[in-house]
Amino acid sequence: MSSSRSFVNPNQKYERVVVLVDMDCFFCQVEEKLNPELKGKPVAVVQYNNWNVSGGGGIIAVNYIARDMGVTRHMRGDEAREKCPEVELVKVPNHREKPDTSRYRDAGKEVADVLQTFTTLLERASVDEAYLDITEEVQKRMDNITKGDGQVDPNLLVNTFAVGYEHIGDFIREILTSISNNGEDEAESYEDGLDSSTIRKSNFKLLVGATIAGEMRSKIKEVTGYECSAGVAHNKVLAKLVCGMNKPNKQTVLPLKEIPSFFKTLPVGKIKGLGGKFGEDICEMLKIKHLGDLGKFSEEELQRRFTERNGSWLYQICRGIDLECVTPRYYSKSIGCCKRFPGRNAITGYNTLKHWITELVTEIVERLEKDVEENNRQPKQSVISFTLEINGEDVAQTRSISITSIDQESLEQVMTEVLKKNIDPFFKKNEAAGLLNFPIKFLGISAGKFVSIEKKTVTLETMFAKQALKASTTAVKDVKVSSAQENTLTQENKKILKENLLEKMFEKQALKATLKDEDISFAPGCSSTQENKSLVLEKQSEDFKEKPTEEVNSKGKPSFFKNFFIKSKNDEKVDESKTINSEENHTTENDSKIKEDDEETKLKALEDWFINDHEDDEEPNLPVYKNEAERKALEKLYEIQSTIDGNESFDLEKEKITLKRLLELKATNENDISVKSNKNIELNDISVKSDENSEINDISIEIVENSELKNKNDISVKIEENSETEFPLKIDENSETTNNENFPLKIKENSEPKTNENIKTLFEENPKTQKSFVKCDQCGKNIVDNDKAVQSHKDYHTALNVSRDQREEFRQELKNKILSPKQTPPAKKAKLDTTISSIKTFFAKPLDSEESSVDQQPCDECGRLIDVDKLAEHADYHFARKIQIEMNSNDIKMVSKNKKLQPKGKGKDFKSGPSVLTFFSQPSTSKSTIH
DNA sequence: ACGGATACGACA
DNA sequence: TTGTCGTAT
Ligand SMILES: Nc1ccn([C@H]2C[C@H](O)[C@@H](COP(=O)(O)OP(=O)(O)OP(=O)(O)O)O2)c(=O)n1
Ligand SMILES: [Mg+2]
Ligand SMILES: [Mg+2]
Repeated sequence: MSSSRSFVNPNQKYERVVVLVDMDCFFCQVEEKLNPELKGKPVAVVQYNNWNVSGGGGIIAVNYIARDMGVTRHMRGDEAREKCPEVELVKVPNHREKPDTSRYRDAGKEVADVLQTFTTLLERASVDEAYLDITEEVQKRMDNITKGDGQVDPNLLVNTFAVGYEHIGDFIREILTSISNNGEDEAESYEDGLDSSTIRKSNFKLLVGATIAGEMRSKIKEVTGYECSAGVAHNKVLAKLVCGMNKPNKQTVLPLKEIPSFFKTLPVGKIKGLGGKFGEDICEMLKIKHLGDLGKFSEEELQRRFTERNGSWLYQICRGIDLECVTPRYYSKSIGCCKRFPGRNAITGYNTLKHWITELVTEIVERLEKDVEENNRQPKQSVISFTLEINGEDVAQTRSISITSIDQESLEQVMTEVLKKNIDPFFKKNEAAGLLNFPIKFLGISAGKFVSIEKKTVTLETMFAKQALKASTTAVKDVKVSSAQENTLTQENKKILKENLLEKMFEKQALKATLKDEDISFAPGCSSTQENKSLVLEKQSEDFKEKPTEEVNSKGKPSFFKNFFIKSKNDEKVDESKTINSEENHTTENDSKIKEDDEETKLKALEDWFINDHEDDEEPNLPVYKNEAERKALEKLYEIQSTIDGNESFDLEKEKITLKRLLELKATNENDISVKSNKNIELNDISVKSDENSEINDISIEIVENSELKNKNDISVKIEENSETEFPLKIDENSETTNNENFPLKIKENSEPKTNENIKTLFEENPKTQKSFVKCDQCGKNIVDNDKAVQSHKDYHTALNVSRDQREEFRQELKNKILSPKQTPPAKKAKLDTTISSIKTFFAKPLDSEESSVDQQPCDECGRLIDVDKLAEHADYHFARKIQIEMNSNDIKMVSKNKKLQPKGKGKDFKSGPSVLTFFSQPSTSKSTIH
């Protein structure tokens, strides 16, 4: 997942409602909850709380009472005591000689669980904050309000503030006034085409959004006991910005039309992303201080002065526009731990090193084990970080390595070996064994690139998946034949296809539930043939017949998928299926719905297909699928089923969330899907039904070819939604229908605080994913915003960076460096330029637009189908990879790159990091050099 | 040079 | 699909 961020369409710039919820002095609250005696007292949380010894211990959280007395983050324990003698210094629990922050992670998860109750379109941004896109819920409520059965409850707005207004009441009043005026007076046209109608709409959305934020916060308080603040705006950056304006236990909305005046005095550094060096550079270079000042510059100029990407971003941000999506993410992408060994604490002996490796690995294994249990996933990559002191200078390195097992022993070994391999010489020469040549001042290990756990039954799934997919393609063909010459499936046919396909698939899955894991003879990942698998399957069927185990669905608890699809009534057709499904028959009896004859026929055809093993039928011109793709896609469905069916008690709401998380997790595994297909295969709008026949909204699993891609080899599985309604306050200037009476907003008087039940649907989805393009920062080309396409393009640039010439060159450079460690910072730069230009010539080749050319050819290296006109580019990718791997594996010494960061006296974090070893030092602004 | 631990995304 | 850097909590 290269370009992980995605963006909404610009026409959505004021359409979304985004909430940022941030816990108030979070760690303090956690500690106060744990030890209620602390409540009401000034509290600060410290790490390494040795204040009695050396005055040490850094403060990382301060509650609001202590803040009032001047205690701040980054102070030491004793400094805090000076400011506030009564301050309670609570220390982060120490485990294994290092602080352990898991209690805060757990607490953060509690909060996220509450928030996820409102929408799964939630992005956890840190341990104590999350973004939520509540556009749909807002829309829904506004629709209800329009219909007359919804109201805005002012009780939910008691702690709400609106930027630019003294009281939230003023804001509400103004909304009402503007409505009654019906836009006649104000021909106010703002620069961005901000007309009064847009503003009214925006205000309304934000106001409704604020009530939802109020519900969220009170629910959090109710469930967890923690207090938090929230920001409500049209995008993430603004929501975050505004959240911090009123704390604690408050929320703030940012009305659209307040933005310009607000930005006029807003320091640039307040914007997320501009709080560091970049923000300083901006102010320095442009001689500005406030965000609004950026508005004077053209986009082109900003791009020229900074980068294309950043320039555009700044151009938009200073106008209050931020199109970045709230990307659903509940899980963290990596889990890691680390420790510094500053000063004379540096590790100098091998035994000490082993000790700390053990400590760190113990911790990460512990956390990973918990993670695998909770989240059903496993990391496939580990990153080892370490900092050496070389010639008095700190030198940091990281190495990544793929891992297959995550036990203590192997991770310790991995870590040890990585260190040994990358530190040369590792031991001091001519010294007693066990003394390290370079003191180690920092150690870290983290795990990432998670994949969901492979189940033993995966091979069965594979078979089902294949059959199902094949069935789908067959059906596609059949349907098409019967429905004239249409190029695409009719909705009707699609529906038929989906229902039957999935139904049959899940029927067969019932078999799986009867199988013991041990019965499955072929190991996961082993490449047994389809024939083998079929054999195994049949064998199991027999076994099952003889000893019908009662464990299958025996608990009588409702199974989420039991009534998922309407069952067909003609199971009798199928011998094997019948056997297989006999146990499940009871689930069919209470099903009422009957299929139409027409569908019935088609269903039979489908079933027939399933009954017979079509593994070897070759349909010369039929869509050809590629194993992994379908397996993964349908495994997703399977996993949903097995997870849900395995649950003790059935809670629909919980299941929905589980489902969503599964989809999120699975989605992270889908990066490598490659499918070749001639036709559009769409499985849309699979509707999921609960036992109570209540519809779960908006879950759809879509397997669709992206017809816009040249590479017709992308399968995407995404969650999509159906949004329909349009803004109820649509005030047509030409129309007279809008008057105060019709106005949908009613202020409810004297109402009880709303409870969460008032939120009807807790299961909203994100707006339809828009197709979009991303512009390559390096060459400016527009790339389809698709992981594969983008990555492929990036790979091209990677290749550019690593030519043979360059490898030779820096090998030479390397030797020089090794021989004379302290050298030539300025000379480096000159050298670099020539390097780059040599690369350019080396790779001189035309870069066409990515459009056109349908022909593809399998890559010799990886077998992937590549557009012929992209083969060269693709080959470069492999080339680069090889070089990179070679460089990594060989004991090539790195070039030491001088640090160049200055404290800047910014009051922010300003530790000057260690200098870093890099393969090639690059000028910081070299992007434009490569073209 | 006890101002730490942790996580994420951009870039080359 | 690696490693460094910046930024953030
Ligand atoms: N440099 C930092 C910043 C924060 N945190 C931890 C402690 C905080 O409690 C928690 C959340 O960070 P916030 O920035 O949200 O700060 P608080 O929640 O403590 O206070 P606020 O009420 O201002 O959000 O993350 C940390 O360990 N190190
Ligand atoms: Mg906070
Ligand atoms: Mg925070």
